[in-house]
Amino acid sequence: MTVRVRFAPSPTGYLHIGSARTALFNYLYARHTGGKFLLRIEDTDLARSTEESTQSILQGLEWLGFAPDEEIVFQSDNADKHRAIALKLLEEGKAYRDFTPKEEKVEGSVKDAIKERARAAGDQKSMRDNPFRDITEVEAETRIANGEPFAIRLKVPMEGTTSFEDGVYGLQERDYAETEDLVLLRSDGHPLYNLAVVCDDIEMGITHVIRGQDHLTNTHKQILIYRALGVEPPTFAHLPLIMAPNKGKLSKRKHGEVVSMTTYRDAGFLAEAFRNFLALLGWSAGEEKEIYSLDELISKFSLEGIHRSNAVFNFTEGDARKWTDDKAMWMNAEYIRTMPLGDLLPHVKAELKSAKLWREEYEPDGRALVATVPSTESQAFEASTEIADRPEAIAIEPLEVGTYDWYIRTIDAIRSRFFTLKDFSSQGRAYFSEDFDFNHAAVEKNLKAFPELMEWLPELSMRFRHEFGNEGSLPFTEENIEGVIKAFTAEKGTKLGVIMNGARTLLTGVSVGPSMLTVFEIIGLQRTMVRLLGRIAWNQAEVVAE
RNA sequence: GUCCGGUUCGUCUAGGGGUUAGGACACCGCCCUUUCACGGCGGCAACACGGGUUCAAAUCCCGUACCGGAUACCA
Repeated sequence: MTVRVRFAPSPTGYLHIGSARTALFNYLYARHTGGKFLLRIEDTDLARSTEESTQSILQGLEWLGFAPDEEIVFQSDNADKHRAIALKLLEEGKAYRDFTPKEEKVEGSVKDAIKERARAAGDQKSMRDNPFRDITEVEAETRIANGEPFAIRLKVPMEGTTSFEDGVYGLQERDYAETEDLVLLRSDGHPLYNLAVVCDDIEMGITHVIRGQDHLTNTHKQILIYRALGVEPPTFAHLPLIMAPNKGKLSKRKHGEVVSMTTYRDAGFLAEAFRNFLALLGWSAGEEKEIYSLDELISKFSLEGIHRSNAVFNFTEGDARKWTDDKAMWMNAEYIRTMPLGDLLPHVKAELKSAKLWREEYEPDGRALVATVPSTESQAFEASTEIADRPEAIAIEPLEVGTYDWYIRTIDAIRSRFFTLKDFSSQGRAYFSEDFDFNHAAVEKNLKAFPELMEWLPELSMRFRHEFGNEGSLPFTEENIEGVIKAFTAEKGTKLGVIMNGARTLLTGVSVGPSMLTVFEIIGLQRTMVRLLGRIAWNQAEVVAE
């Protein structure tokens, strides 16, 4: 029997980080077993479901790369079938009509109201004492004739236990006494969650249900429905939950955008990096390794590797530097600086395009296209190493700014200190445009702290012109630049760092980046000379500093 | 309240009768670059508590505490 799993979000918000991980585990399990990964939108709560959040969820899944193997099922489309099944159970005496008037919606927290009601009932109350559980058909007919509304509840047997072997938590047992006669159909004829899920899972041929641990008790209820229907339940596996830093619930209301998948897409995260991070939240292959390609995750994934304890998604609210989990950020940076360059290029292109920094010269003759649209990972690697090898081979002569070769070398150089794709257009802006800002802290630390630089740096500009700017001069390459800079530094009797850091800030607007010699070279002689003169920059620095 | 589940460095985790309790992130230090948030090396830092079983318990059993989930005519 081939494995069929499903991810079944309810469209009442965007794709939550916990849901994303559930989707990931389902996806990995399907791929690992050669099964099918299906998607079902549980939009039976018309009041709360929105088209907007359905789209947001779909976008999140698309970004993560989890395309369903079959057509998407919308649960609300099956409401008639669910109703029919509830009626069938009623007919068979496995369900009954409950004429108890519907309770009014309570004010405030629903959760608290439920807790309060349960406490008030104490342990005296039996789950089987519904007065309508065993009324005669005649009485029921009379009430119906009187126009009394009724809900349909499952008639849970008086004695027994539901049990199942959970793929993660092991044997789970629950006495019938702990389970209420759950409502299948509302008095307005609307099918409820547990009924809808069971019916759809049966119809979709689901073999393994992998979902959050918060569904553990639902599973017992659902098994009761499977039994009433005479259908063998699928295998269940429940996942530990992802918690907020205070070990409480991670929610949009309390924590905002950090929990939404689209936030990470928009913040310049790579889907492969985020997937990798997510996979390690609650699962481990039992080895000392952090970076896993999707293929590796698929081949190593197993239910046995899933933990039973909840994991904290660690971030600091109000701290711009730690707005999301450190490890997620590190993982993204790690991918950006170590992944095959050819795989990174399309992402950088998209980022530069959206920042209006892209130039067609960066991708002539469809060269990058060939290298970056490989059909397998190994091909991607070959293609990208080929590209990555090029810069070194041609570094003997300075590259012409704005060319394909220059672009490749520049991206490869600057990616080493970047954390997100956004950095290519923000921190890296000075490489692609004359219109860039100066970081306040960098100006303070590297320029204003050394007033002499206001003289020295323009002087260095003239020195560069003298050394490299004439017919037959040495090429403006790292090795040659180093010689000139060192001599210049010695002349001024200052530390190399002062000159280097000052130049870095004047040239790039920031205080970090690749080796400064590399920066000089890829900024190029012309731009270096102009920027070192620094009129505009010093002026701007003043403005920014104030 | 009741039922279910959990508890190894700040966080993610490895280990599951004998380990100097390992790795990663974060943090700190040193080195490299007479420059930085790259890189290299190192440091800080954990078995919730109490009983038992055992020659030996972080590991097995029981209890306690704490945390989480569930307990809807929500999903």
